Amino acid sequence: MSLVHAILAVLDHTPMSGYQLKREAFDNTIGHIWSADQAQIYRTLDRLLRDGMIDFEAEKQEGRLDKKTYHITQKGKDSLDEWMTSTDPLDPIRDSFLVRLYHAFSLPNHQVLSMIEAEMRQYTERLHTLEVPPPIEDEKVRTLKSKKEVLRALTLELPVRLTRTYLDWLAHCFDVINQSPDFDEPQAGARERQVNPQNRRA
Amino acid sequence: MSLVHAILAVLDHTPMSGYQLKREAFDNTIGHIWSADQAQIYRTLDRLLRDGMIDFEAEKQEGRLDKKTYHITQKGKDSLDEWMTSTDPLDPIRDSFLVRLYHAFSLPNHQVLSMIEAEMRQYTERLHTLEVPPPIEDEKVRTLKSKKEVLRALTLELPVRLTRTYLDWLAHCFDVINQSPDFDEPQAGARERQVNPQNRRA
DNA sequence: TAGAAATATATGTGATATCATATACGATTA
DNA sequence: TAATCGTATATGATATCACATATATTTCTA
Repeated sequence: MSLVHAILAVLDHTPMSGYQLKREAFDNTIGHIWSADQAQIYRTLDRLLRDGMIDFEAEKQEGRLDKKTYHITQKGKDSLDEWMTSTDPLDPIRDSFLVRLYHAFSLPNHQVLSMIEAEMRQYTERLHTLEVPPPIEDEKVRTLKSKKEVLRALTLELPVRLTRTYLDWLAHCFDVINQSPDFDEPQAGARERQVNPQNRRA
Repeated sequence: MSLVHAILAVLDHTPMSGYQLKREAFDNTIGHIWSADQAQIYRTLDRLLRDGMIDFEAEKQEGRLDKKTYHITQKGKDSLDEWMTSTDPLDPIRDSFLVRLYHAFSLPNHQVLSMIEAEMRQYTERLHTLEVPPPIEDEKVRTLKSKKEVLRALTLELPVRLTRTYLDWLAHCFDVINQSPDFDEPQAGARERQVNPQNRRA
């Protein structure tokens, strides 16, 4: 499970609380790589604590609730190091939009096009949140201060590249379907489908 | 859950058994889009059956075990149609290799390079299994027989494009890291790390 | 002819992920 | 001043996924 290691990696760099992990790490950089919700983060912190991978100091703030600042232990560092040099099998492909498009022959043409447009909007939005790190050019490498900065820039560049590829492909799909004038004629395998007068549901 | 709809989509096209779903659908085309293991398929079939989305005829083969050929019901078609015209939020990004690379400043340069090479091998292998569908060019659109064929070719093209983007990016990472001669010098934030004489484990 | 592979379905268990909701309290704002 | 927002942690319930294993029979192969 990579959430364990994602959290260890963040804490190895900067000790912080569960709330900070959510707000500062998983809503930004690390979240562009491995997304996790709040409940998952707190439960994983509990587990890491039980396993001795992390420890914490509760900061008593007068009036306010305690803030637990977690830090990685030596055991946690060892475990992280071991994971770093291992190799995982590739993460499986699961894309619900593709499942839809795969079956979209059952829809009239204009509906397929608007499906694609909706997906383009979502991916365009995602592209904005990925806040485009500047591409690393040959001469820039020497100007970057540390290995860490170079690796993080490289890492955060992939989600951007993948999102662009997705958007290019969506545009390609749109064009192909759009320039097919006969697509709204009945096709073998497509169900007869009238425009529902009343939208019945189960 | 898209597995439900992936199965309904396949059965809407061709009635088949759980075993066939695994071998003919999820080990090939649909599996390039939404991967699922055998246990998941059978349990989802049970659920779809309970919910009245599918039905089956058991083929009594003398001697042999019964083969249950599942087919979609009207209720299943309605549910599938409803899902087809809905919009899901984007699937979350979770990439364990990126988590590793994000933290790879703690590793010596040559290890980062071999991590990248290992990942390249895995993605190159995946690219082969995706068995490259021919790209759809403008003139080809008219020669393809049906809307279904066009949409399936488009659908199966995306995983290929994404894999190529991944491979390009891996090559880029390799180059950037490789041409940085000072990368093996100690960096702020990286742990001191000697070449272990004995590989101790927890 | 013994054993392995292919066909075919099924369950047990644990790990993970998701979604909703609860608690607590200070600070801001309408 | 009531409501909402931001900080902070936590759990209950459910959904989903992953991995191992069990059963039964035929066909292929060494």
